[in-house]
Amino acid sequence: MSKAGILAKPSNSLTDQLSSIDPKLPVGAQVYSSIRDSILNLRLEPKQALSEKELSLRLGVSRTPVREALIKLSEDGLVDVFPQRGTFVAPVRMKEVLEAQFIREALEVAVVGRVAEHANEVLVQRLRENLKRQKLALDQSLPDNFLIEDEAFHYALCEFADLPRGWKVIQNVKGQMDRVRVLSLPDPGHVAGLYLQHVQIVDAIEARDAEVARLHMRRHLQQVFHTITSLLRDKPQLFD
Amino acid sequence: MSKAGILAKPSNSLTDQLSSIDPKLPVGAQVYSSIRDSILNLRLEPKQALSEKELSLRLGVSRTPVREALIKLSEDGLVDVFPQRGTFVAPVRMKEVLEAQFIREALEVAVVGRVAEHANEVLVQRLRENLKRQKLALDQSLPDNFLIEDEAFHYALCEFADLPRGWKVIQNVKGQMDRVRVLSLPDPGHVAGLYLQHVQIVDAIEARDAEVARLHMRRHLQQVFHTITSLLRDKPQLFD
DNA sequence: ACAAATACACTACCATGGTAATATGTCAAT
DNA sequence: ATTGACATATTACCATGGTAGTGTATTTGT
Repeated sequence: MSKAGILAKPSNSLTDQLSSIDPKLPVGAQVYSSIRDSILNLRLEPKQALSEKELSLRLGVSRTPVREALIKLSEDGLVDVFPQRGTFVAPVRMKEVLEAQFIREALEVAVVGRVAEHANEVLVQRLRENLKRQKLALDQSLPDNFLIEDEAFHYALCEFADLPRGWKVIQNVKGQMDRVRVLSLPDPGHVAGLYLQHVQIVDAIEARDAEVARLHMRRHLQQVFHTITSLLRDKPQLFD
Repeated sequence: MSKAGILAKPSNSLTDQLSSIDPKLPVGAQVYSSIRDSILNLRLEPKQALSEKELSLRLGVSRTPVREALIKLSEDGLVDVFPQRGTFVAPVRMKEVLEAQFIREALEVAVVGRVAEHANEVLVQRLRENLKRQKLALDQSLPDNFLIEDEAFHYALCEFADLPRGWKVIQNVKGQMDRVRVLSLPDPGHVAGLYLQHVQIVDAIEARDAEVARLHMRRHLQQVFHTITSLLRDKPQLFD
């Protein structure tokens, strides 16, 4: 590990890296979201141990919902669980990122095609407003906000296409790519490029040109190829 | 119900509708597979109650792995869980079947395109042998065997394309369509049609013609549209 | 007789205890 | 100094107990 800094924070502890739990709401789902969020934001680093007992203590819940959350995360490919040995944050695996990209591209290209074929005024209006918020986040250099609006953009397409399960699948595989994406956010040029691609997609939707919409969506989603190559160069320790 | 014979067995009981569990192997996964299989084969009928306690008694395991299995099945959309009220086998929902079809088509059309682009001799050989077994099952009127080989056919494509997660996604959404498919198996003409479409796909793969392969895969997967319309006419009670 | 209120049974959900398997640290033998 | 066996601690896994929320049946008031 190259991070052996002089004042390295005690990152083996999970304190303050997980949001707290409201016992009034369903606990299992909250635990899942909390851990997932921390993994995707890299607050929990790859290879870090995640024991049922430790997590249940930190979150103030029992081990059962923690266990259920870890099972779900292992199905997402975000943690590796070795029975009777331990559970660990999964490293970013190049192969799985590329596979996630393939799946997402196949699915979301089809989605945007359907959207373009059935587009109407209210959808286009909604997307334009979303684009405005993206531009705002871009101009204000608030990359986290941009990520939120980006998510909303892609969700809006699935919602209009009436494909809630499609969105679930996209979200699932997207988890494999999000850790890569957060590291590309500091680059304003890259983010600006994403924004312009969104605009192109909306233009094609408004023109009801499914073929062009698919083309731009494909190129948009293939941006991750550039991101991952530069990331593999700059932060190889995240990979296994 | 057409099977309301004079000596109708007490089908509200779960006995003999679930395979038994080997305590040596991981229990949770076995419970999941057992229940899922029974649902997809319609041995467990839509709307039937599936209580943790009852299932744990029948299967001879504790409630914990049963609960975990039911959670997974609810994510698959195969059971509906109402907190503090009960868990029930989900009815076949037209909307979800159509959505599953859309997702599967988008994904598997992309898969077969990649496969055709990189096809080699050993793959084609393997697919041809699979087709032989399909033909055999067809000639012997063993529709269950045909289903197994059909599954193997589609899996082989994902495996060659090196997309294990893609296969997992396909399998997941496929669960929504399988209950529709098993009811179409008694029709030998329909099954023969599926076989011929498989042959066309393999021919296109052998010719390394991705475009034609995609076309035939698309038409193949759209067969479910015909199945579902006739099913909605013949067995409306399966739907909600 | 009928409607509202109450008691009861049942559910999924969460908490906790017990167990076999694995990893690690200690110590003895060579 | 190195290797082997053994003791100990830790892990995920499964079993079971407790609880709040939800339908249903019964009872009660009119």
